Amino acid sequence: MDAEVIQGLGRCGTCPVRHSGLCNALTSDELARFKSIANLRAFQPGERIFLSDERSEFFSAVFTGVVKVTKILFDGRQQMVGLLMPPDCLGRVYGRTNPFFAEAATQVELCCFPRDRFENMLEEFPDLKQRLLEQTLDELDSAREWMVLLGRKTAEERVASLFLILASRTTTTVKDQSLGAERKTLELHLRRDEIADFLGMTYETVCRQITALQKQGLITKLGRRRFSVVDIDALSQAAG
Amino acid sequence: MDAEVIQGLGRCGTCPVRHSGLCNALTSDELARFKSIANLRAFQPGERIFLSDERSEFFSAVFTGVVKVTKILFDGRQQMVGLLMPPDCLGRVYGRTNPFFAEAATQVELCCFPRDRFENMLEEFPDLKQRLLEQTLDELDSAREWMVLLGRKTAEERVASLFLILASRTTTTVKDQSLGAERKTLELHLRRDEIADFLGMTYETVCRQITALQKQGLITKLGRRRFSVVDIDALSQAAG
DNA sequence: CGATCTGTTGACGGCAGTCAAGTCAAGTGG
DNA sequence: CCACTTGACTTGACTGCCGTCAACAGATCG
Repeated sequence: MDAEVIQGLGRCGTCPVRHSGLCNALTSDELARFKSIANLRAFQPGERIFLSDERSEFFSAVFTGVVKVTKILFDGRQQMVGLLMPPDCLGRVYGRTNPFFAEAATQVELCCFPRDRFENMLEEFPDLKQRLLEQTLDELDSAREWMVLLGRKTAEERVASLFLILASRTTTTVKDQSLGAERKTLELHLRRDEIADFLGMTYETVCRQITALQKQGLITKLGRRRFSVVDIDALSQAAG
Repeated sequence: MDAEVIQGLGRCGTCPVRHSGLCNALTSDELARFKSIANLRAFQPGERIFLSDERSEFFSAVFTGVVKVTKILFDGRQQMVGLLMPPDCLGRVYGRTNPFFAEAATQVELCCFPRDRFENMLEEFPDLKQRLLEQTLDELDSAREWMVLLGRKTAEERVASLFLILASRTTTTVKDQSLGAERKTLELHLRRDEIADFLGMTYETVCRQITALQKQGLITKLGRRRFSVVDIDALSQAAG
């Protein structure tokens, strides 16, 4: 057996894509073949992954880190349309290009597949295509939820919604020494202006609303981008 | 041959779903089988198609008319997340339910397939599943474009964008008698408050911005919901 | 012809955007 | 080790866009 493949399978062992993402649709034999066409690429924070309207040669899955997908209007206004974390997928199959721009928000590792070979695999493994369809449907649902936020929610509700979403995706529960109670801590990963792009507002307003949520005692600040959720029910209420 | 099927195939002959939608992926033999599990259902304007979080027994394609998909917040605020016209599809495969509400905006005819039998067909005809995947990807892209509109565009840009989208989807070009030039006429289908739900604003603001676009000479009003686009480049500019 | 639904326009106020100053933390170089 | 710079974040003052409330105008229909 080839050393590279062994190493590849080794990394798959701890990969979130393997266990809850696309690769979960594959048997270990299939995975071995799948892995043979993949390679891992690393990106620094702020580094471009693909440009708007660029025909990307790769389809990829997020292995580690956070990826922003945004659209920039002619005058510089910017709106984030996707925030990808492991085990989400990035890239468009079947040859269309999109007017969106992908960028590493943190240090990122992507598991990349050449586009045409990935598409062949899709034909060969129906379960894989099935899985991709299901993930796309889920993404469409979240995009629609996000449309509700952008179209109808107030600034405070938007920020509360963000904390709620991140709390459900990325928290680690830790003992609170003073109370002996467990609290969910979460990491924003993004700067204030990136959050603003995500929520469709300005970074000053993001600041003010984070402060407001603290004053109401729903969250507490542990670091610039680190918070703990004090009252998740009240937060959910505040999110609408 | 069964009379119902004959009639069914007859109607497929003029169906947009057949020619540019899902059914385009099928051969005529396959279509005959597909058609045998379908039935046409009619809805009046304002009639509910499915409720939020309801597990719908049908997957369907829009044959005629316009369908709104909306989410309603606890306090009555409402946001449209999809506006479906022939040959778009409606409904969620693979058993998830969604917190969205579908309603006929005009008189609507839906070509309905029992959900489980439709899912079986998807397995049987890979081209059909392929087609569904591609349509879903396109829908995700439009949802993202919509997020940009909701998050970052001004009231005037939103209304201009709406006219632009409808101009590209549903116009009929007619001779302008006075100028001898051709103009695109379009039909809004929706009431002002429905447009407002679509654009994430109030219906009063929609009115004002429509008036503003008329005063700028970009569009002219032919009827309550009927307009013609005078200057499509300027409109495109105004849309951002 | 009145009732009702839909669309238009005006006056006013508030939420969030803009502009600006200031704080804080983490480098960097002397 | 300290002055200085830089980038990220916070807070304040003011403004303006758009939402709210309200009156009115047209259209449609029994």
